[in-house]
Amino acid sequence: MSRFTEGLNPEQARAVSTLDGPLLILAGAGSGKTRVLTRRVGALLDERDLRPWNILAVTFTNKAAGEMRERVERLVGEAARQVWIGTFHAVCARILRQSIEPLGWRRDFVVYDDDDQLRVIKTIYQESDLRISPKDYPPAQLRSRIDRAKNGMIPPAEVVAPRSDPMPEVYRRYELRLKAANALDFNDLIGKVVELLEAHPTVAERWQRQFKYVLVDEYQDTNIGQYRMVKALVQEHQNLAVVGDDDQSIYSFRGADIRNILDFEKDFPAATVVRLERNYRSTQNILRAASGLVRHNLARKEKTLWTESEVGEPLRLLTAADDNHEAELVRAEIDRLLVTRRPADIAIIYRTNAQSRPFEQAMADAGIPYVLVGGRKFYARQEIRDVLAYLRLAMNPTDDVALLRVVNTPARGIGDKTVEGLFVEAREAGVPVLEAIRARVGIGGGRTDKLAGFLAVIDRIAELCGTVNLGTLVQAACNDTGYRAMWVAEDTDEARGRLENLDALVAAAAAVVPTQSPVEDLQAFLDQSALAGQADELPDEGRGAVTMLTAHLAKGLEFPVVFVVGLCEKTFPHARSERDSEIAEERRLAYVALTRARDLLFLSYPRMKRSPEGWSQPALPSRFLAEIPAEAFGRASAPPRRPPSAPTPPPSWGGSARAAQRPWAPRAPAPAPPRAPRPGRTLVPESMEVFQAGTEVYHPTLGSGTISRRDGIPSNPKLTIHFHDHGPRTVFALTAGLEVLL
DNA sequence: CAGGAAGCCATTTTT
DNA sequence: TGGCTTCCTG
Repeated sequence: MSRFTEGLNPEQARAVSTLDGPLLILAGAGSGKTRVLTRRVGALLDERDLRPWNILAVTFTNKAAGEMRERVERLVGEAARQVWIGTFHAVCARILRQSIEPLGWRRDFVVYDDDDQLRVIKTIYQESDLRISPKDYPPAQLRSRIDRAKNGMIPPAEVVAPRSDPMPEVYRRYELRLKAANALDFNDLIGKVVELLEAHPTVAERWQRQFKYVLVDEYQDTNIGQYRMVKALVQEHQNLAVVGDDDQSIYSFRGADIRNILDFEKDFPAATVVRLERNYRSTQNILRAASGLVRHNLARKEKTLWTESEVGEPLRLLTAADDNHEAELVRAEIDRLLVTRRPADIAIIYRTNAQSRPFEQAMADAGIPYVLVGGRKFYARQEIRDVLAYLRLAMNPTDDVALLRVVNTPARGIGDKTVEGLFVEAREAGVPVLEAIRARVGIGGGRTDKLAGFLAVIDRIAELCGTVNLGTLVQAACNDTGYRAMWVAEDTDEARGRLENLDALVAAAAAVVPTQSPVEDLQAFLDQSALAGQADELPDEGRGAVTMLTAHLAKGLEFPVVFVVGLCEKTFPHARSERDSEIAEERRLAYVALTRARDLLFLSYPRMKRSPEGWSQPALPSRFLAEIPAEAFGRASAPPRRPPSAPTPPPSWGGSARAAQRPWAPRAPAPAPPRAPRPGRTLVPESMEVFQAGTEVYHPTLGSGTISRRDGIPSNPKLTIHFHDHGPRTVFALTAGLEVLL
């Protein structure tokens, strides 16, 4: 056993070496749980008579899965590749690809993501006997209600809703549509596996026999379906190890049920419980702050994180006039830090994606390289999804959603009216829309030439599906469909960006190592694109940039220096979290954010919040600030108590005048950098073509320089610029406020 | 039928 | 902020 427990503390060693039976590992933040998990997999392979595929290790993000696989591989070599390591969704997709047939789906099912779901719902709205107005029932809202129901494994018939509420009916039809299209949404991936395991004994037995040992990471984030799946899988052998931290449960909006972890010992009375309470990540001050904060939650497993690391620097609190000023303060601190630290050591963490703007702006203005994690995912981009839709339709002629997407993209003269008619025909005949098109073309006459043209395109791609390799196939889906030509013809910078994305997609496809079956390659490629998440785009370390992300995306990561920004009421905790249970979750989220920090932790909040049109209103400091023990800030009294009375700055409040009167108030916001272009220079631009190497540029603070390199995703391009006085810097083009000499 | 222009609206977190 | 729908024109 020694090889796997070497260098571990006693609790960690116990978690690694308790191989059989149920095991609950309560792993506090920074307690080395990934290490424990990987060692455990290694130990299992070594100590038990197992094949690699007898082990199932489930994570929540592909990134985490990839990391675990890598580390296991380093530990045990080759065998690691055959261990089942993946996200719940990826693992379920894999299981269903082999076993879904008893449920009436074909094994070549497609995965619908939320955008596909929305399209299904919108077509249902239009059905003549319903005619639901999107105004009365926003499709997105209905989608999330359906999701919530499915998360809780509630079928349409059991949804409780007022008589006038169309949700149950839309939900019912939605399920039928997916079935007809041989499609599964994210929740189905889990739900169908549960159905198989619970209602189809022979299938269940097959998988129970395969997965002799099961590990689940982030167990506090499992929902009902995932819980039932795990339970069904291990019911015989009970070799289940779960790792989690109830204090880091932050996904209840996605159906995560914290009771899964709180009740583990009831579910598995024989469970061994190991607590990993020693923190290897943060300084005492950071830990004290985070623990003090989360202690305000009532229903939690009491635990005491401790560390042998030094006391460390006190937390720093930055009080800003408004969000721009806040970004300015953060920027100033970062500038100071960069003397001794690399940009990659620093993270800015906020509650919502929308908060990133001012910080992006500030970083860009100062020429500090940054990466923004999240935002629009690569695979969620329109052009990517369009091309994938061609492939989906070619492979699966029943995929009406894919058809809807591409039937008139590029424009083929098949308009809304025609398409609507086709959907009606298809529904009446009970066939897929592609079939309806085929029928109409067969009859001929009228204006069926356009439809015939579309059919020919699809048939051509379908023909290629089984024969050529993936790269060629994706290339064909771009070119032979006229899709690429559409963007070429547009001849705008945006279009050029999209073309680059298409190239990137083709390159990604070409990089796939082919198996014997081209169809399976395609399937895997499509699955992967549907299941790829935002967290998977996290920059690998060493990218040399400040990382900006939401607290949710930050989970599982650590940085030497962390700024948690926007700590004011209605933002963090978020305005939509009002009930106690919701506040508790926000608090856990704040806890997650704080515990990402290793050495230095900055907290900041603006005293004014702006609404979309720039209307400012006073903001109160987050209650969480007051809940952090004062000593963590290196002083006896707590930071901003809950406001004695709401701060009521006069309407003319501009920041600087007021600030001078109150010693604790923010310094005046730095004067805005000059935004007006100087004579002879043009402020950039959305225009891409000026970003060519060699272009002379001017930057407000760094002076002039020459573009030496350009990369990054086209919608958010990065420029490496050699500034004459400051050397090379990476700048983000769209927000840089660069002045380019033309 | 397609594409552009103008108005409208809401806006958490994500596999 | 932009992402969407709606309206209008060719």
